[in-house]
Amino acid sequence: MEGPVRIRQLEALNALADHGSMTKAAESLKISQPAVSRLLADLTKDLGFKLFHRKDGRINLTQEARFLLPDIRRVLESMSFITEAGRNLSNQKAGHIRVACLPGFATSHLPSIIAKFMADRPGVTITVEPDRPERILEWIVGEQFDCGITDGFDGHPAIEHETVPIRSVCIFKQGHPLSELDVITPVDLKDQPIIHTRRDSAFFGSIDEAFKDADVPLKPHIEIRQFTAACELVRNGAGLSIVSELDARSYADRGVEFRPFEPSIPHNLSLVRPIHRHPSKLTLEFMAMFEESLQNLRIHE
Amino acid sequence: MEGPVRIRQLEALNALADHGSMTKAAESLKISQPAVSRLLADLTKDLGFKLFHRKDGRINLTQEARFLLPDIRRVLESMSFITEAGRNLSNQKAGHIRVACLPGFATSHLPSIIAKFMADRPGVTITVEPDRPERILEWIVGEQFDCGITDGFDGHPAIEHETVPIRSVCIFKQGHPLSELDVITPVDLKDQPIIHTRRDSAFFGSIDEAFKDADVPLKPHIEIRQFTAACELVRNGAGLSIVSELDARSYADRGVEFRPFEPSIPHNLSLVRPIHRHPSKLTLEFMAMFEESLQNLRIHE
DNA sequence: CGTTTTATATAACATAATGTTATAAATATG
DNA sequence: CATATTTATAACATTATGTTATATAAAACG
Repeated sequence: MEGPVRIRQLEALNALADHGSMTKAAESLKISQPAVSRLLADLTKDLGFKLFHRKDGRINLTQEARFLLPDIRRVLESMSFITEAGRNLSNQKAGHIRVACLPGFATSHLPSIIAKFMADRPGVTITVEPDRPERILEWIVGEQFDCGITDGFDGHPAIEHETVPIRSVCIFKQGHPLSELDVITPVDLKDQPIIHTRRDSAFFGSIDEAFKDADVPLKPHIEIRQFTAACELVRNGAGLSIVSELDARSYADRGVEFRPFEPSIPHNLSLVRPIHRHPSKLTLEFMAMFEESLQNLRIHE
Repeated sequence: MEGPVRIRQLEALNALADHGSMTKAAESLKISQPAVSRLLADLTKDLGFKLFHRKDGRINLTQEARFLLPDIRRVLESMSFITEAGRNLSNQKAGHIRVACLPGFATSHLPSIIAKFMADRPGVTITVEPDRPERILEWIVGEQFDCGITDGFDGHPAIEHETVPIRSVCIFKQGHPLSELDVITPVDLKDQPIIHTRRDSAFFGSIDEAFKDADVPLKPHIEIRQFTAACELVRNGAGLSIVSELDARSYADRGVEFRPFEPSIPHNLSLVRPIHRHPSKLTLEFMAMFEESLQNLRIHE
């Protein structure tokens, strides 16, 4: 009695729902009426429940069939999207993508990636919009942007994400005694003034825990929002900080030094995009290039 | 060279992507290796571009194939969902649904629908959460609720909606001179104190426009948020109002009367649900029952 | 370097899916 | 009741999808 459901059966049901009779459904599919009749009979057997009732010569879909219809339509739509991909893909060499990102990226890491991306693709244009993490998510959910770069993302049903854990490092002014060490642990930072991110952030929570585990009191000094701001403060001698290696690198030749921090505290960077919208090939290429750029900063398990 | 893409071809490509070689892909599909080989050759012809390259004996998908892969996976997932529907549907007689709605509904229109809905379905439970429209949308986007009832909805990419235009009526205290009329127009309301919704709402905008078109000055009197509040004020003799017939009806035997208002101003009621989540059969049944309850208040084109 | 192993492609053929036409049965319609 | 319309069934052709056997090409090995 049971077999696998086939696409052609679904097309028949969809046409029946659209046109109200088998004869018209057959016309719309450009096949003969008996073909439709049998496809639907088969589908009924395969699914195990009636798909329609007759009343006064009219066909009414059952509740079960109606329940499946939205899914069926999605499948058929995706199939025709895939079928037409051949034509579409070749036409997507030019275009425009919109990227929302944390403010830090707009000035430090992203520009070089964008430059490289556009160099290979004449005719492509990019909009970059820096903003707060919450706003980035709103934009992605609202499909105002093709993709976004944020951190501390903890999942949203309308958002597809690829999260990359980045190593974190301890950053300090050039010539600081800590430069003697290869790896820095909480014990080494006893009584040092720490510049840190907001107390309610997950990242600060992890640092706090690391200090507690090492039984070293954490000496909070300055609270900032962005790692770049922390780097800037370190550069100006305001203290030292634990930041994402990503940000530390861009300050490496500007009067600061950094060393790996142990225990490993991941800075979770997320590449996000609207889950429901078809990403353009260009968007996926951009996201792939961005992710690639993080590979040598990534924490591998 | 071109033909329609078939499901089996997509399954083959998906298996290839998962397992990295044709031989293993064939194993995972439990068919022979030549079958996979030909399926992929056919797919390549149908799509019109290469699906993979070989390098050092390893298979790498092309960018184009990678681009299609998420869609392919969605299709295959939906297909297996549909295939398993037979089993699933019969198990969904009990369950729980969560409904977010405007405060007015929680007290007036909804209770009778819920009572009827649950009467036929022993074992079913419902949570109703009344709140502001913006909050309802947030909840739907976040998939906290199965469906929502709101008004003035103007579309959101993560929300599926069914909008029903409801007739609006002029409501006044029993015995008011207006009860002589069969239909009420702006001219009849000259110099009458009007209780109305917020000035920035679309509904107020339409009323304002109707008065302007009739060249009658609108005399704003009291501004409220909810139609039920307007009805309550009318009942207490505070003035008269133009409200959705839905709300007017529940006050019909409580010391007020109402007549159709012309020109017709639709009160757009929207039934919303998360677009990306699979609605349960129960949710769809509930939504269908709710929509059904609006049929005799609906404006037909 | 030749041999072996491994992965893939091609050929020949069987079976299932999907189309056709012809026709019977059921159902509206005048 | 007669007629037109719609759907189901039967018989059969074509295409899709599987099989086995075998050729080919590349990697691995001694």
